[in-house]
Amino acid sequence: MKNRLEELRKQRGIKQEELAAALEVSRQTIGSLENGRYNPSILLAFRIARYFGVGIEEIFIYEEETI
Amino acid sequence: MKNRLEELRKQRGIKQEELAAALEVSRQTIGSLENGRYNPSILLAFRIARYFGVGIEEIFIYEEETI
DNA sequence: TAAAAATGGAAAGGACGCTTGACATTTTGC
DNA sequence: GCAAAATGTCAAGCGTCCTTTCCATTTTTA
Repeated sequence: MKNRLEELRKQRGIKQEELAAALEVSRQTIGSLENGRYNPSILLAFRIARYFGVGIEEIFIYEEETI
Repeated sequence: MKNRLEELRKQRGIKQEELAAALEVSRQTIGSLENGRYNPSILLAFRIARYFGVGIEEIFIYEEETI
């Protein structure tokens, strides 16, 4: 699954560490999501979407991937 | 997190087992989600939303829960 | 009302999400 | 060009997601 996390974060002009603090997760979690090392839990996905004020589908792009 | 899985499934008039087969997960996974034993992964949430033809936010209701 | 179908749920195991801690690499600004 | 800041990434540990197997309970139907 792709995501637009880095793009949205840079639009806001904030650092990974600041986003991590706002979301109450670790900096490594943000970096791992931006670089596609793993997908977020649905709870974290909701918090990210709410933080940026958009829907989950606008950030996380699901494309028929292999389960 | 609450969800409307049981409601949507019964609207379609299908059994847990049939929904499970359509989504390629186990019947126990459907039951566990309907009864709130755990939340789906974001990949499964996407597949469920796509199956029912609605957005994730229309099925899974996030309400500022304790992380 | 008895049999069959559907659902509930527990337990153990494997994979994934997120943590902390540490260090390497890249980018920024003087 | 150097120091500081920002980002990349690994590893170990813990909890969650999902599986299979199994049995109990509820609902449906004949």
